[in-house]
Amino acid sequence: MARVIVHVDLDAFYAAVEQVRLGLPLDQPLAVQQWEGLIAVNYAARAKGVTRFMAIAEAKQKCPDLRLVHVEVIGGSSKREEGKVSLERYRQASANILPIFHRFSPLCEKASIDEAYLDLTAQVEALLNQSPEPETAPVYDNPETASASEKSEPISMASVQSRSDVIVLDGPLDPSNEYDRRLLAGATIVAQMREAVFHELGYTCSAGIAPNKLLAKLASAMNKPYKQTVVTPRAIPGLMKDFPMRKIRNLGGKMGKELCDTLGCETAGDVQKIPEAVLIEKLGDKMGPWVFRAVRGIHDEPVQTRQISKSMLAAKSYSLTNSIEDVRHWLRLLSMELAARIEYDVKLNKRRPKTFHLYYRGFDSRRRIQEHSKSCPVPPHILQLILQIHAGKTPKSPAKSQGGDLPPAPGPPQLPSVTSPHFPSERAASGGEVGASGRDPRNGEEAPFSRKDSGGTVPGVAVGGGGGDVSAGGRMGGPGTSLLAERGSEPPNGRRNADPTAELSNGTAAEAPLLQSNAGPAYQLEREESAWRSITGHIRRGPCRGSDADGRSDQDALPRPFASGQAERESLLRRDSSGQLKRPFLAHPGVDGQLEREGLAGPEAGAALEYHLPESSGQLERKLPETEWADGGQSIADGIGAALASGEHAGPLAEALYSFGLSIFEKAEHNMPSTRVAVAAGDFVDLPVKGAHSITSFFQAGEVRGVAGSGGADGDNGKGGERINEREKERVTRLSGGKQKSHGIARFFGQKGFATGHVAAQSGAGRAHGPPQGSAVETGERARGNELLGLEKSQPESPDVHVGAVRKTRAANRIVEGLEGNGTEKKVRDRVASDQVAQLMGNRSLEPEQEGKEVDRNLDKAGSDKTACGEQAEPRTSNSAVSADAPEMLTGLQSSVFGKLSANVADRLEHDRRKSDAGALCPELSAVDVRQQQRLMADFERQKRFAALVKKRESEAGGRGGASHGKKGGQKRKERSQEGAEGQQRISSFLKH
DNA sequence: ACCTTAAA
DNA sequence: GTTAAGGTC
Ligand SMILES: Nc1ncnc2c1ncn2[C@H]1C[C@H](O)[C@@H](COP(=O)(O)OP(=O)(O)OP(=O)(O)O)O1
Ligand SMILES: [Mn+2]
Repeated sequence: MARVIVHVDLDAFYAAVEQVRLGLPLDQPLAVQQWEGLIAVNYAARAKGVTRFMAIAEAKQKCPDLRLVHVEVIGGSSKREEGKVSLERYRQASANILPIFHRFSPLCEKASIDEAYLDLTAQVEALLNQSPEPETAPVYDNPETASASEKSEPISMASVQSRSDVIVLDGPLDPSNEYDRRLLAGATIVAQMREAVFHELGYTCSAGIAPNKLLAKLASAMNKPYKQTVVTPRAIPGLMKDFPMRKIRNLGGKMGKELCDTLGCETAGDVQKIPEAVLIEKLGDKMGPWVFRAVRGIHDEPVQTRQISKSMLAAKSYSLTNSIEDVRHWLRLLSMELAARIEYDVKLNKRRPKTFHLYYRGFDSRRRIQEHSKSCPVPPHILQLILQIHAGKTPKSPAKSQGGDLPPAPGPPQLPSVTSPHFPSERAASGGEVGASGRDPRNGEEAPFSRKDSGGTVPGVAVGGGGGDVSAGGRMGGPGTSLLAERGSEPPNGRRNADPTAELSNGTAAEAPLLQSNAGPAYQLEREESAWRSITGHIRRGPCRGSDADGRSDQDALPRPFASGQAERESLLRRDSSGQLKRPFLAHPGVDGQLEREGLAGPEAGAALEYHLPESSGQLERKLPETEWADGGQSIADGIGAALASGEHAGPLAEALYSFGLSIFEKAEHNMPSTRVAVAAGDFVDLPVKGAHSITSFFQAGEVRGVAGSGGADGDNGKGGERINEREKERVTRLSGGKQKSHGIARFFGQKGFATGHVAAQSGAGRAHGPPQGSAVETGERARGNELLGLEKSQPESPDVHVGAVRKTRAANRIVEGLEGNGTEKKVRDRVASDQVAQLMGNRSLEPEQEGKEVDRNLDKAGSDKTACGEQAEPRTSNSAVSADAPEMLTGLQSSVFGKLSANVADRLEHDRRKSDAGALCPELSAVDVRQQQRLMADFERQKRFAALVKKRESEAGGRGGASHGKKGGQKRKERSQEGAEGQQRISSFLKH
C-alpha cells in the first residue's frame, strides 16, 4: 500500500520565531545572528540578497533596514568571552509546533528543530473511506484554544489544487486515479495543517507530500515559503533525473563525495545509470542497494514517532586557553544550563537520563586538534536529586500559576541570566547583575557554585579540601531541599567528609560482595552502581591530597565530587542487620530495577516508592506555558534572573553535573589547552508514574511497527503495548491542549489497530532502515590495514592515561579531519592554534611520531587546500612500508569493497521492499527491470574501458604533481601530491573490477 | 565507552 | 551549537 508521507519545514525558522516574539510584520527583513554570523534569514531579507553565514556588514549593506536579532546569550554577559548561546527559545517554539502536527497525525517524527515527517496514510484512508466521501478534510482545530481568529475554515478537496500555495508536480491530480485521490486528500490535510500553524502560532511552513520520506523532503524544499508541493508518481523519474545527487539525504557528506568522485556522478540520474551490482561492489551491500533505490526515489524508511529528543547537550567553544579557571567557568555555566533542561524534562516528560557525557576539544601530543568524550552513568547522588525533583520535593520556580489545585506547570528551563545583545531592555528585565551571584570569578576568590553564606556542605556533592571546595549546601537549601538531610533515616554522614583516600580503600573493600551479587530485582540497580563505582574509582586514582604530582596543593584543590561520591557509595554499601545490602537512596530496592526493565515502569513501580509520586491523572491537563510565551506574553528571558537570585535553578543538579565534568576534565587534561567543552545527558528512561506507562517508548524513540492491524499483543520487547496507556493519554491530552474528543489523534486512536503497535527497541539495535554509514567499515579496514602492514596494533585507550595519547590510527585520522573540516577558515584556525598551542604546551619540539619521519601535519598540509578535502583515500599513516598498492585497505569508503557480505541485510532490505509493496499504487516505485540492468551492465563495462583509456592518456600526459608516481612506484604516499594521486588511485582500483 | 558521519 | 545514529573495541 503506497503511503502518503509529508515533510514539513518551517520557513526561516529562527527568524520567524523572533518575528513573532517581537511582533514584527512579515515584510520586515530580519536575520538572526549568532556572534558574528547569520544563522537564519527571513524571506524579506533574502529578497535583498542576504544569505545565511553572510557577514553582518555585508548583510547590512545589502539590506540597510535589516533587523538583526541576536540569539539569547546566557551567563550574565552578552559577550562571547563570557556568555554562551542558548537555543532554548527555538526549542520551545519547536515544541509548540509539534502538538499541532500531532493533531493531524500521531505518526509524527520530529526530524530537526524545525522539521517533521508525518505519515498521513491512515488519515487519508479514513477520509476516503467515509461515505459519502466528505468534501473537506478535518480541520483539527485545537478545541480549547481556537478563538475566532484562530479558527481555520475547512478547505475543500475540490479546491486545493487551485490554490496558489499548492503545487502539484505533473499535475493536476486525477480523482479517478486511486493514488492521486490519496495525494489529494493528503494535500488537503496538509493545507489545513499549515493554516493551523500559522493561525495559532504565526509561523509559516512549507511541505512536501509524496509516497516516501525522501521525496517528501525533496519536495518541501522546492517551493518556499508557505507553499506545499505534491509529488505524483509520474513525476518521480523526471524529478530524480536532474536532481543533484548530493542533495539526497545522507549523500550530502563524504559518502556523496565519494560517490561523486569515484563514479563521476552529479545527478541522481547519473547514478541511475550504474548497475546495482556495481554499486554493491563499490559501496558495499548495505549502501549499494540503498543508493540504487534512493536515486530512483525509492525509499522505505518508516516515519518514526519520536517527538522529543533523546539527548541534550550544552556546549561552548572558546578561544584557546590552558587556564583551568576558564574551563571551570564554562563548565559551570554549561552545567547550569543542562541541569535546568534536565529538571524541566523530568517534570514535563517524567524521564531521567542514565548517562552523562563530557566532551572537550584539546590537542594531542603533536598539537593536533583532538576531541574527546568521557561518559559515566548518572551517579547515585544525582539520581537521588532527580527522584526528589520528580517527587515534587524541590521548590518550584516562583509560582506564577494561579491554577488552584493544580501544581504549577513546568516552565521552560530557567537559564542562568539571559541577555540578548540587541535588546538591552530585555537584558535589564532579565536581571543581568543577578548573574553575578553565582558567577565564578576567574580570580578564584569565590568557588563555583558557592555562596559566601554557605553554611554547610551538601552531602554527596563537591567535597574537598581547601578553598575551592565550598559547596553550596546552604543555598541549595531552601526549606526541604537538603536532600539527604531531609531523610530522617539517612545514615549518619560523619564519614562524608572523610579523607578521600580512606574512603577509597573502604569502598574498594566493600565492593566485593556487591559485585558478586547476581540476578534479582535489584540487579539492574547494582549494575548501575557497580558501573558508577568503577568510574569513580578510576577517577579517584591519582594524586588527590597534599601536593600532587603537578605541584598543586590542597590550597587550590578543586572540588572533589567523587570523593563525596565515594561517601555516598560507602553508605550504599552498608548492610542492614540481616546482612542485606542497603540502598538508602532508593526507597525500594526493586523500583529502579523495574524502571530499567522495558515497559515495566508502571504502577507497581510507583506504588513501591515511599515518597509520593505524581499522579498521572490530570497532572498535565493544561496548556503548555510556552504557548503564552509564543504569544509574546512570557519569554524565557523574562524571569531568568530568578534562577541565580534564588539559587534554585543553579541547584544541586547543576552542581553535581559541574563537579562531574570538572573532575573528569581535570583528571584527563591537567592544564592542557582547550578550545571547547560540552556536557550532555542521554539514555533517557522513564521515571515511575502511578498508573502510567512509558513515555519514552512512545515519544522518544522507535518506529511504530505494526501500524495497521497490529492489534495483537506482540510485545516482544516489552515496550509500548497494544493499548494506549495512561501516560500516553496524558501526553496526548497535553499535546492537544486539553480536551480531545472526536478530533485528531483521539479519533484515530479509537480506530482499531491504528498506532497501537509496539515500538521497536532502539538501543543497540542496528539501523533498521536507511544507509549504513561509512565510518565503521573504514575504521575496521584501517585496523586491518595496520595489521597487514605490520603496524602497531591499535590499543584501546586506558581510561586514565593522558588522553593525548591516542591510538595511532585515530590520531592519524585527525590529521585529515582537521583539514577537511568546514572549509579553509577552520584550517587556518587550526594552524594558528597550532602555534599558540605550541607555546602553551611548552614549546618543546615534537617527538618524531614514528621513525622520525613525521612533521606537524597541521602545518604540513594546510597549504594544500583543495587536496585536503575528500582525502579519505589517503592512508593515514606515515609508515614508509605503505606502498601505493596497499592503500585500498586503508581508503575510506572505497574500502568497503572489502566489507563482509551480509546476507542478513540484503534479506532485510528485500523484505522491506516487499512489505512496502509500493508498486501496487505507484508502478514507478516497483522493482527494477532485470533486463534493463543487464543492458546497463554491458554499457557500463564499455564505459569503464573507455574511461580507463582516457585516464591512462591523462596520466601519461603527466597529471600535475603526481607525474612520477606509478602504481607500483613505491613512493611514500604522504609525499605525493594527493590530488592527482588520489584520483588515480581511486579510478584505477575502481577500474580493476 | 568512545569515535565517526550527517544534518539543519 | 545541537541532535541522531552507526560502528569498533
Ligand atoms: N549551520 C547552522 N548553524 C546554526 N543553526 C542553524 C544552521 N542551519 C540551520 N540552523 C537553524 C536556523 C534555522 O532557522 C533552523 C532551520 O534550518 P533550515 O530549515 O535549514 O533553514 P530555515 O528554516 O532558516 O530556512 P528555510 O525557509 O530555508 O527552511 O535551524
Ligand atoms: Mn526551515
